[in-house]
Amino acid sequence: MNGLPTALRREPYKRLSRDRVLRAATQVADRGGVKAITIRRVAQELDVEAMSLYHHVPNKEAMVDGVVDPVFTAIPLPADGLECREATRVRARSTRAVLAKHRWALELMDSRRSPGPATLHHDALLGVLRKAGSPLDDLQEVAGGILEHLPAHELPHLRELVVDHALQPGYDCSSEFDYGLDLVLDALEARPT
Amino acid sequence: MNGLPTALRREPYKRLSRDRVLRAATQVADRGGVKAITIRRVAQELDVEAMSLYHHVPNKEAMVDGVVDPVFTAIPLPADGLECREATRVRARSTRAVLAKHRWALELMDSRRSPGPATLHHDALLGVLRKAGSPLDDLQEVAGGILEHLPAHELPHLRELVVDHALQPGYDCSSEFDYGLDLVLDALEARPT
DNA sequence: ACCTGAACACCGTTCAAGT
DNA sequence: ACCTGAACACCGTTCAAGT
Repeated sequence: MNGLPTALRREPYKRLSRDRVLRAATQVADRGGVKAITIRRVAQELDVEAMSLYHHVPNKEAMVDGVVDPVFTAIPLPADGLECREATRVRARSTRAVLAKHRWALELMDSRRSPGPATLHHDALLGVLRKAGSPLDDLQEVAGGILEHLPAHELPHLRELVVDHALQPGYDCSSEFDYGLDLVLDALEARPT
Repeated sequence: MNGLPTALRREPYKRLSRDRVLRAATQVADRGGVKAITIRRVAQELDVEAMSLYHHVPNKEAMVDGVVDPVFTAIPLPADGLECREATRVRARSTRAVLAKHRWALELMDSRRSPGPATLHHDALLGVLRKAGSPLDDLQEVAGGILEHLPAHELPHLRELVVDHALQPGYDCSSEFDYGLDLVLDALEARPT
């Protein structure tokens, strides 16, 4: 192998797998941020040559996409039976908590164009909450791409939202921007203090 | 020089300057997105060797920071005498319009840690509007760094905000997160439709 | 099938040299 | 002072070769 006695290798030999690759990449990101995720660095973390990763992950972009999804899977869903308003509050708070633990995940979520299912799930909620702030995505394009990769019977509500609104010809998010803006401004003006 | 007859050079010879470098970088970004901004590519845009840029810009990071600021300078301020609520609305809309024209600028604004004065100015407003959505910055640290580089008599309101709130020991943005969240949820619940 | 070494075309940045 | 060529230490990725 590498000439070192087996006892000095960092881990006992274990076959590589997509899962081990993604876990290693996550560790690298937790230590050094998103920019530290590098084919060569992740390979080193696994005591393996850089090229070996390509047998389990098509390229770097896919590796980074694969790393974001488990983070969002870690966000617990609110208990059943909660009233809608309270459920939203619980969800928003636990999302905030998980993102605070993996600070690098938020910026990734914003920039990725091929998010996994868990990312999509939470992204849909966050998208609604944040709409007033960042309505700048090229919605038609992004939405179309997402729909293409969405398995037929997954996330029916997200699918409905995309098909019935975002993909309608002439759909323009300006009106939702104005709606959200007025919502916040009105609420601020009417606040008790 | 490069052996080509002068007539074939793309532009008549002109001395390099920080300004020309930043303008060239902006053009590169408008064409190919943030990731296209590269020391070597910007140099090529200017018909110059990569190393020449280092005489006008300390490094790539500073170059990217320098590129964001002019974009925000392009956001017009609302006319004087507007009522506060209407002024905020106008400002939010024109911010949205300029960012839509330079799509790459928003992601840069989020990730930069050494923004220029114009970026700061608008960032402060956007920060307030978006607080419910992205309260995850390490506020003490970012705020401290910003203050250090802020000239003494610039942006007094931003300074006041930072000193009186963000830098207070034990300051925790959780409470503002909850405040913003409730504001939106209450408003949604009370909406006419 | 899975892992690898060498190679290719790119990066940012330093340094010594040119004018 | 400003521009440059060569070099260094890094990238992602391909390809042919090993097992």
